[in-house]
Amino acid sequence: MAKNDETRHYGGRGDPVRSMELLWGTGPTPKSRGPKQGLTVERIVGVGIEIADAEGLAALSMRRVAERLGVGTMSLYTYVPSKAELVDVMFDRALGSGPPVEPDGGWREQLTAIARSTWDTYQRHPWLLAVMAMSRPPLGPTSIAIYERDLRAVDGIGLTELEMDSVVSMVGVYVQGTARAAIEAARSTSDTGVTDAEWWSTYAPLLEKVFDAEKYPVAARVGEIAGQTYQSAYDARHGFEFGLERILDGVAALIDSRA
Amino acid sequence: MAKNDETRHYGGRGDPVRSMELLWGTGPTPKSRGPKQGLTVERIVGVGIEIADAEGLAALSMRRVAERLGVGTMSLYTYVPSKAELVDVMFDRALGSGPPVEPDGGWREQLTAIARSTWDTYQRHPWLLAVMAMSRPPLGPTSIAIYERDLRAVDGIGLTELEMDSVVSMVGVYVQGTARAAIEAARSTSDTGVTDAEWWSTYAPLLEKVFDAEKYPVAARVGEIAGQTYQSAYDARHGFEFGLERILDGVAALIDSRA
DNA sequence: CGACGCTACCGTACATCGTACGGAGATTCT
DNA sequence: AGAATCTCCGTACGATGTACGGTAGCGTCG
Repeated sequence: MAKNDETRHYGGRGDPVRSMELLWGTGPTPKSRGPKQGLTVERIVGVGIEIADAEGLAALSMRRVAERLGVGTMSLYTYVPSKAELVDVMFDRALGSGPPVEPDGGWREQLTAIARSTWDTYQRHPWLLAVMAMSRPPLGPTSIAIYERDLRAVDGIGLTELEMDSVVSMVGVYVQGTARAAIEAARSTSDTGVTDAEWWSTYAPLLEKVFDAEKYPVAARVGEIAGQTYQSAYDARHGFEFGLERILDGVAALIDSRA
Repeated sequence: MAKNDETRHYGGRGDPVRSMELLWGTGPTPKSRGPKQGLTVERIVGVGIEIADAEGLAALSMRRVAERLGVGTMSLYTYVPSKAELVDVMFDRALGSGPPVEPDGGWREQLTAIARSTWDTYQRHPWLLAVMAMSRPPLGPTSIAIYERDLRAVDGIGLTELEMDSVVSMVGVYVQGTARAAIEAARSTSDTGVTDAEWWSTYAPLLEKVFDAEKYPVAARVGEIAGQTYQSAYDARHGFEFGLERILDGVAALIDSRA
């Protein structure tokens, strides 16, 4: 498989107390007995993020992190209980790596700015999307701050608390989905050395041989135009902006119905 | 890591001609010389789907497939060039495993039925979401048929071809996102043996210790209510139905603006 | 009808992973 | 000084996909 893989990961497996200490930096004061520690969790996390940014979560191995830090592999386990916790902390740190979003304008402007900012964060740290963080997110400082920021954008406009939560989640889910598509596309290109246009021009004639245009007339018509326009099967950035407008129109309809 | 992993996968890497032959079953007639083949690609794909359904894509290994078929591991490579192509074919077959969606009603009823059907398919084959199939999907018979079905739902209602494509993609992306959340939740529970409610009741008091309610008043207010309602951080099924309504409202607004 | 050559099958081997285990050495407290 | 306690880390295990090359079964041709 080699470059054909991407490791996924989900957290909340280890000791909850230890996990929260790692995330919030509230660990116990260092023991006085024994040798001093030569590393910090932050240094390890920083190196982990570097590797994951450059080569993906699949390329992040404890051996590689240790090597880059000039220590033995097993030394890392003095700082971090397992790779799972390391990735959890990396996740929270990377989420907060971008410039803050100014809370200017109405709810629509704010949600748009938030969506674009989140999209940018995913482009900078594509491996964030490989961390399963929807049902049991790492409850670190950044995640909490972002949750507050998002909710404020839709506060005081007539929605119930549950609706506010749902709207924020919906936008987040959609950004994740389109960002994932964009990242897949970039990754496919860099890993295979084949651009989307080249890929399409290889497969299009092969598809034509087996494709029954009488059976699938609409697909034939739309696929023709979409293929010419995007030079691939799907344009993620266009899909992002288009879909965001539709979704916010839908939110506007909800708000209007409440007024 | 053990159960802490999920392998991702993206296709279109191997020989395109061979890939399309596998997907469409248009391979060359079997050679007359030499021993007969004892297996078929379909049997291998079927076993692959069984394993992936039961234990996830990470548990799908060539060794396990071969073992279950009673052959040596390397024998599989007589039928399939690599694991990547096997997963591509599994993907197309599993996509078409559900009951067909009847094209009844208007565009909204049809898109709703399609979204629910797709959601169900993802629940039956959760590993489908771990196959990166957005930018360069396996161009198999099922994918093509589904594309036609989806486009027909929005055909003839005043949208351009590009808009039709975008609307279908948008709904697809959203279903994927919420289905992913639901699957993560189910997986977290079955892998850890801890329900969402138990997880939340473990983490909530730990979070309270570090959470600053003065700094994050809206998160405190909404999180309180959402936590009580969902007994977890996020309810995927509720999110799916809620978001689908908003998105379709947004599509309705687009259609109205064209009329 | 025997031998040739093609083919399916598959045993072995390699590099890679996370991490359990336990030893060695450093540091501080008694 | 000696005991206690900690950091650091070498080794080992059971996984993974698949390249390579050997073997045995089979159709075809001389």
